[in-house]
Amino acid sequence: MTITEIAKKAGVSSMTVSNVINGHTKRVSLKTSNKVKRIMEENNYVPNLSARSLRASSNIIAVFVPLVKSQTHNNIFLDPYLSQMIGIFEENLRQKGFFAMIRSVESINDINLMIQNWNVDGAILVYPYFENQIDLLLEKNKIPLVFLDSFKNNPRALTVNIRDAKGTYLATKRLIELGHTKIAFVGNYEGNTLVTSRFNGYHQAMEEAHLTIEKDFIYTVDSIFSEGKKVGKDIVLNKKFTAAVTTADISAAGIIEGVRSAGYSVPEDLSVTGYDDTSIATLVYPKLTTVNQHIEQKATSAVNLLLDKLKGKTGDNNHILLDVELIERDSTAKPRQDT
Amino acid sequence: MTITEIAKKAGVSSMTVSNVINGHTKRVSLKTSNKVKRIMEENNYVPNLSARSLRASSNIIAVFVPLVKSQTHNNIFLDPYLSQMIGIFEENLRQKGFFAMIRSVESINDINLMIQNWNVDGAILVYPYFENQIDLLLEKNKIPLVFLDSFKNNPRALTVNIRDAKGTYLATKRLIELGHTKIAFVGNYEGNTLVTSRFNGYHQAMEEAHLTIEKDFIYTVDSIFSEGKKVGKDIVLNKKFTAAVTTADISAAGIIEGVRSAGYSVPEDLSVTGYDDTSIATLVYPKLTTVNQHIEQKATSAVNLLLDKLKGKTGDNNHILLDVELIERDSTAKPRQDT
DNA sequence: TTGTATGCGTTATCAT
DNA sequence: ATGATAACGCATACAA
Repeated sequence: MTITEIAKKAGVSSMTVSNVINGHTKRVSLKTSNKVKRIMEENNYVPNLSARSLRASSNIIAVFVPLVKSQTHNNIFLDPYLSQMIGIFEENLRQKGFFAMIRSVESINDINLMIQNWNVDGAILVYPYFENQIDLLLEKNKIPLVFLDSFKNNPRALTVNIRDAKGTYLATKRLIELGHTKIAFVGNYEGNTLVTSRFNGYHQAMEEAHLTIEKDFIYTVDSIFSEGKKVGKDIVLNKKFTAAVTTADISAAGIIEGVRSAGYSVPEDLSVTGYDDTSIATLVYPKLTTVNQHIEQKATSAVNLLLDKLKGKTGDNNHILLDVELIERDSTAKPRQDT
Repeated sequence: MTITEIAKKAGVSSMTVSNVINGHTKRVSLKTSNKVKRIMEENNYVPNLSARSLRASSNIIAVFVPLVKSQTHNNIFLDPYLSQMIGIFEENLRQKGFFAMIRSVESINDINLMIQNWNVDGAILVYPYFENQIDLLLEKNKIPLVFLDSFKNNPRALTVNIRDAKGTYLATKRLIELGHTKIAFVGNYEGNTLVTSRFNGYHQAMEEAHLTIEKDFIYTVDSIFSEGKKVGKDIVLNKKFTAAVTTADISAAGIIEGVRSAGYSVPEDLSVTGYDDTSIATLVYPKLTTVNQHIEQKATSAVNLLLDKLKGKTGDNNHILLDVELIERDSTAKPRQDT
C-alpha cells in the first residue's frame, strides 16, 4: 500500500496524502486530512522509508563499534559496558523516532561507506580507537558525529567524555588513606589516551602522597580476564604490593580470581579497584570497589547531543564532560598489619 | 557521486555502470568494465542502498528483541546471553554483506511496521514471547523469519531450538548421583514454554529416581539476580534443600549471593546449577556448574538458516534442534553427610 | 556489448 | 487548500 494508492482511494492527489503524513496541517483542510487518515488506517498504510531517504532524511543513526583485530575475542558485545551502552542508544533513538544501525567497523573507511550507503543522519563512535582520524571523518561526512572518550577536540566534533583521571585518582587516594603504599597499576596505555588518562590519575595520587612509582609498579596488560588473573597471581606470590588499581572491572575480576587461585584472598591479601561499575562489579565476590562513570547518563548525553544538532539547535555546547565517583564495596580494605 | 555521474566520466551509459557494479560480466566487455571500475575507484563511488532497496532487495536483516514491559530493567542488553548472540548476528551478517538492524519491539505490530518500513529481507526473533502470534507474522510478511526457542512449529517458520528439557534433566540427574534428594527448582514458567520445558527435564529426572516433588519444591520467580538472592537466602535458612536447579545463570548467581549473605556457602551448604553457560558462569565464585547451550552455534545456525532461505536453497530443513551439555564446575558437590 | 525508457515511493517546487 | 510535475539513485525490460 503506497501513498499513491491511498490517494486514489481518497480521491485526492498523492501530495495531499504526503502532507497529511508529514503534519503539514496548513496545507490540508481538516476535513480532507481526517478522511485521508481514516483511509490510511483502514489500509494499514506503512511508509516506505527507503523511498523517503531518497528525497529526505533517513532517520538512521549509526552506532559504530571499532573492531580491534588483535583482541582475543572478536565478539565485542561480550563487554558489558558496551552492551549496556548500546541498549540505551537503541532505546532512546527508537523512542525519538530514529533507527539505530549498530555496526562494527575495522577502519574509518567502513564508517564512511556506511554513512554514504544509507544516507545516515548522524553517528556515534563508541571507542576512541580512530581518534587520530577524526579530522578526516569530519571532513568527509557533513553530518553530526559524536565521539565517546575521545579528547582530540576538533571543535566540529561532538564529544562526550568523563573525568578519566579523576577516577583512578580517587581510587588510588582512597587506597593510600587506608594505609597502602605499594600500589600497582594495571592497564595497557600504549597508544591509548583513555588508559593514559587513567594512569595519570594514579600517578597524581601517588605523587601527592610522596610515594614513588617504580618501573615494576606498572602491569602493561590488556583489560581481559585472563590477563588480570595472571597479574593477580603474580602480585600475590611475589608479595610486592598490597593493592592494585585497574582500568576496567574485568581486569579486577581477573585479579581476584588470580589471587584466589594462588591460595590468597581479596581484600585481605590484596586490595583491588575496578573501573566503570558495570554489572561485573556486583557479580563477583567480593563485590568490587570501583569507579562509577554513569554509563546511562553518558549514553543519553550522546544521543541528546546528536539529536539536538540534527534539529539545528545552535547550542554551542559541543563537548560534554561527565563526572565520576568512587563506589566503595568489598574488594578494598586496610593492608595486613603484619608485613 | 552517483552511477550517472560515473557513467558520464566514463563515457558510457549508467546501465553499463550498473552492470559492472552488479557483476553482470556477460553484459559488459572486460575493457569497459575495467575502465568503469577504475573511475569508480578514483571517485570513491559508494552505492546508495536506499535507492537500491526501492528496486531490488535491501540486504537488511532485522533482529527483533521483544521488550517485556513488566521486566524490572528495560535495558535488554544487560542480559549477557542476548548480548553475545547479537554480537554474533552482527558479525556474521556483516561478513556476508548484510546489514543488521537490531530493534526492540513491544508487539508484533512493531515487527510488521519495521519490516515494511525498510523492505527488510529477513528477520530473526530472539525470544519466544510472541510465539502465539507466529502465524499472524508469517501470514503478513512474505520474507524468511527465524524464531529462536519457539516450539510453535508452523512449517513455514524457520526455527532454532535447543533440547531445553535435556539440560535440566542432566543437571538434576547429576545432583541425584551426587546424593541429593531434596532438590528445588527455580524458574518462572507461567506461560513460558521455554521454562516449562526446562521444568519438565527436572521433573523427569526426579521421577526416574523416584523422588517426589512437593509443592514447595518450586520457586516461581523471575530470572533476575535479586530474586535469586531471596531464594538462596530462603532455601539455606530453612534447610529444606541441599540443591537447587535453575533456568538461568543469573538466577544461580543470585542464589550464591543469597546463601553467602545468610552466612552459608555454595556448594558446601547448597549445590546450585545454572543454565546457558554465559560469561556469568565463570565470573562468579564459585564458578557455576551449568548447562552449555552452544550460543555461538545457535546464533550462526539462525543466520545460516535465514540466508540459505534467502538464496532460495530448497533445503526442507526448516527446523534446527541443538544439543546441550552439562558443564561441571564448582557450584555443585555432594551434600553434607551430617544432615 | 551497449543504450534508452521507465518505474520503485516519496517529497519539493511551482502552479492553480 | 489542492494538484501536476519532476527528481532522488538505481535496476529491470527492452531495443539497438
